[in-house]
Amino acid sequence: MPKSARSPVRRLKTQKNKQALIDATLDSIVELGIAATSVTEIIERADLSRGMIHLHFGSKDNLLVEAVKQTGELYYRNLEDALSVAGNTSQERIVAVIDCDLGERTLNHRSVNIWYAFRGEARERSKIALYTDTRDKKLNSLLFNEFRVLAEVEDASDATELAVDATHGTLAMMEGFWTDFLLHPDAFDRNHCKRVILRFISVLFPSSIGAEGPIFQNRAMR
Amino acid sequence: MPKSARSPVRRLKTQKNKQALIDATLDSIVELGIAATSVTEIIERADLSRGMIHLHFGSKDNLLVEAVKQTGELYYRNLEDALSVAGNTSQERIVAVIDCDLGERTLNHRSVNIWYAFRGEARERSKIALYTDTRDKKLNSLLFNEFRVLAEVEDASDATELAVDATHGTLAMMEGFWTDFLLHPDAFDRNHCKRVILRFISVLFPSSIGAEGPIFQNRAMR
DNA sequence: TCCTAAAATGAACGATCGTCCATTTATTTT
DNA sequence: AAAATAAATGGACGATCGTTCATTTTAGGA
Repeated sequence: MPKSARSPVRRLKTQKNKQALIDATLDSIVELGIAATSVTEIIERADLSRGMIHLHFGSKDNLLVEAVKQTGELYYRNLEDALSVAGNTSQERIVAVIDCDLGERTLNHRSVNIWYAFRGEARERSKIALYTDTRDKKLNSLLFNEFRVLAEVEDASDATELAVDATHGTLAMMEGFWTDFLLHPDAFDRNHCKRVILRFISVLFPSSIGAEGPIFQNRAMR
Repeated sequence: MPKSARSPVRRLKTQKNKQALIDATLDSIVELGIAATSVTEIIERADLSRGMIHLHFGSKDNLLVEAVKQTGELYYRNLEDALSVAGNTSQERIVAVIDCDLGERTLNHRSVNIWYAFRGEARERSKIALYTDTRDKKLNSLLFNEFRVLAEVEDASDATELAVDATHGTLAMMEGFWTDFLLHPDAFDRNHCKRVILRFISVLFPSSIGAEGPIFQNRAMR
């Protein structure tokens, strides 16, 4: 073999250490914020040596980028999981997205703190943008497409505008509820938040979505 | 005079320097974020000497607290101004709140960056909470009271729940649109955002609010 | 088992952090 | 005009920042 053959045990250990650094970074951000997340703080949490960050990531900055990336991927993975078990009607998929966004797996103390920490720090804004804008666009177009289907069922004067407004409003509300959770985690009520969103979209699409969730109305009944 | 009499010229100069430090701090936060807002950065922007922060605020931390406080007060002042020129019907006051929250005076590059910077930094969370929770509660109860009035007009099965949901949903949407502005300031469209919110509350209170704004319906018409 | 090379270590570096305080400057009072 | 006092200055302090690299440890192949 001319080049160094991969050695599975070594690769595994290295990968484990890299992940330990990322986890320690995110833990520190959750507890102390980005400003207080120093190299010393990270390596002590990971119980590794000082040089590891430079060795595996080149710099502390790159480590932060990797941490952002994983955070974005986690949201997206949760969403795909939720959609994979959801029904295939538009109303079911829309409600699945809302349930996922407000569910404990996606919206919790850890994730919301990480999310707002990166958003708040201007230096990190461009980094997080790289890994969240794509997701945002997908989420946006996903919701829009489903709302567009529902808009056809209603006798809206402008079905596209209805779908655009529903998408924009739903996303804004979900965003707003994340902020609620950040600022008042104890008073937060997932079911109430879901009810408010459903109330919004159910009046826009009365044929397809009710206050309790999707409606499977016989088309002939119209 | 037993104690030191106030000397107006001195007091004025001192006050001016204190404000210059606060402004420089906020400028730096907007441009560089909280983490990069160091004492050196602040005093260079304010063109003052290094010891001024300790002299006037005791510490850099206290200066940040003062900066947060002013930011919260600014929002509140804008809101009161908007309400003072608004009509006195519930629907007018509600729309005035929305217009103010999404208006240029309140929602702009500077304010949104400051807001999210403080929110994102865990260390600052408790400080900002001191000066924003009161405001949030006032905003919340203000909207709720007005929505509660409108809910009576509608023939809702549960007027209180309707008002709670409308309040919560409106606040969440406004929050979400602030995030939109933060992440995509160029693509942001104030009128579109207002339209989405109005669409939401107009279907909840069809007798009082239309897609274009307040409705002054003759009660006898019902 | 010894050798090679990848992985991990941690002491040390210069830079910068927030704070402090002796000194200088500016204003008001005597 | 001199004395008193408040305000402002900026050099210096120890602590901590992110990074570097010579050295040690560890795993895999010979």
